[in-house]
Amino acid sequence: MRQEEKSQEARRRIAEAAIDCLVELGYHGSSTTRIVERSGMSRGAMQHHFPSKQDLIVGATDILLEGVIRRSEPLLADLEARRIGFPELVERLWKHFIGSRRYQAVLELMNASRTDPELQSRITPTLDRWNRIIDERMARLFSSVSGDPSEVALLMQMTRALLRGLALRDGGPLPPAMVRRMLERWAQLVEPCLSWPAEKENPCRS
Amino acid sequence: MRQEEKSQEARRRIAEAAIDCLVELGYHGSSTTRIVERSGMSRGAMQHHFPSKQDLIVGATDILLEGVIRRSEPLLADLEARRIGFPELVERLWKHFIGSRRYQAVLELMNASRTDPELQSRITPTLDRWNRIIDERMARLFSSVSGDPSEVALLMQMTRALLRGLALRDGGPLPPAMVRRMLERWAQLVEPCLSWPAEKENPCRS
DNA sequence: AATAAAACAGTACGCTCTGATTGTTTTTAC
DNA sequence: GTAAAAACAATCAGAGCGTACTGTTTTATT
Repeated sequence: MRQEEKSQEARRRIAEAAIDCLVELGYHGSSTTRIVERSGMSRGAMQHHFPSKQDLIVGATDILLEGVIRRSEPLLADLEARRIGFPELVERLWKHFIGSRRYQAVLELMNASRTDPELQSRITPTLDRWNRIIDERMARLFSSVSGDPSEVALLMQMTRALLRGLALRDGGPLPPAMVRRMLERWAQLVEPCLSWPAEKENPCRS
Repeated sequence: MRQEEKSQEARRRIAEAAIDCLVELGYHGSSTTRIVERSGMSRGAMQHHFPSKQDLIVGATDILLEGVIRRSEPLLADLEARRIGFPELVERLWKHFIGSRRYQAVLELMNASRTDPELQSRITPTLDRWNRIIDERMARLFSSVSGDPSEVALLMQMTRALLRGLALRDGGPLPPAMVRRMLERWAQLVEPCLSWPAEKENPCRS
């Protein structure tokens, strides 16, 4: 069906324009007019593919987060294959995902969903899915020196929270060098708590 | 001047209503109409005290953040007087500030300011001031075992980033017990890197 | 080839928001 | 006590938004 793929391409174009608008103009600056102008489509096209603005935002959210999940597959696979260490994992998580330009759109959506139940009900499952995927992979890669399996998940949640907090900077923009220092320091603090299964055994605390 | 304090009281009432709206409705749900309705004042009163919406938001921001700074004074003083440890500091920072209901308004403003230069130029200095105040107090309370004075500031920045990331939850709402676990774990990881000046000397790394 | 359906284009309408304006009350100053 | 200024009240106009609607083109079906 050639029409099917044309249709999907149109949906994608509009959704990408919406994502760009979220990054550059924020949620409350992203009107349907500006989004459709940036996409190069017509109002009618948008109306056809996304009957309401909610549908548009939700559609853009799905494309955005699905893209995140899809693009994280090869990175995670590479991680497992090369037995990469925790510091490098943190660095990549920052570079490719949470520190990336597109994540600003995710932040906008997460923030907007706090006071928009309908949006929240659509965002939460996808977000949780991504978190679960990463947690599962991590649990396979690392294990806690304390023997508690929930320990790895806890540390991963903390890692995500830290990176999120860095992406949503307060005050002046954090210089990249400062960010790098924090990521390194964090990895340094956490690494002794993790061990590669049946490889090395670092004690977590003296 | 009795008029002066009446005026300030009116300003405060409207600004507080704005803060409440930010918490409950988010930035893009906080119209001047809803804010003024919640404040119990009239449009004209608001118009008088805050000529434009920008003025209102900026005014609310100042009151919000000044309140944060003012309320943190006794806590910091208590901290110094009682020589409280790092875990308790983290817990209080969360309980009274970053984990509090009002901080959701700060998050809304920080997020909005990303794509609103004028708002950003007003928010950044106050936010930086708060950060500097805390950093300075911390530098007085703790010192790094490595001897590097910038180390304490780095760890405080990381602490703030982590708490910020927790306040801006992704996915489903974090259960308080999980938050507490993370805060405890974080304090556990960082504490060995800090020392009370001329009291005890824990090595940071084995 | 003919018909139906999907995709796309452009316009118009109703609504809400903001900022401005005009009028009224209260407070301060002389 | 009176005049001026500040504070407050109420209404209005303009702009921008989302969406419904009508018309046109393209694609799929038979």
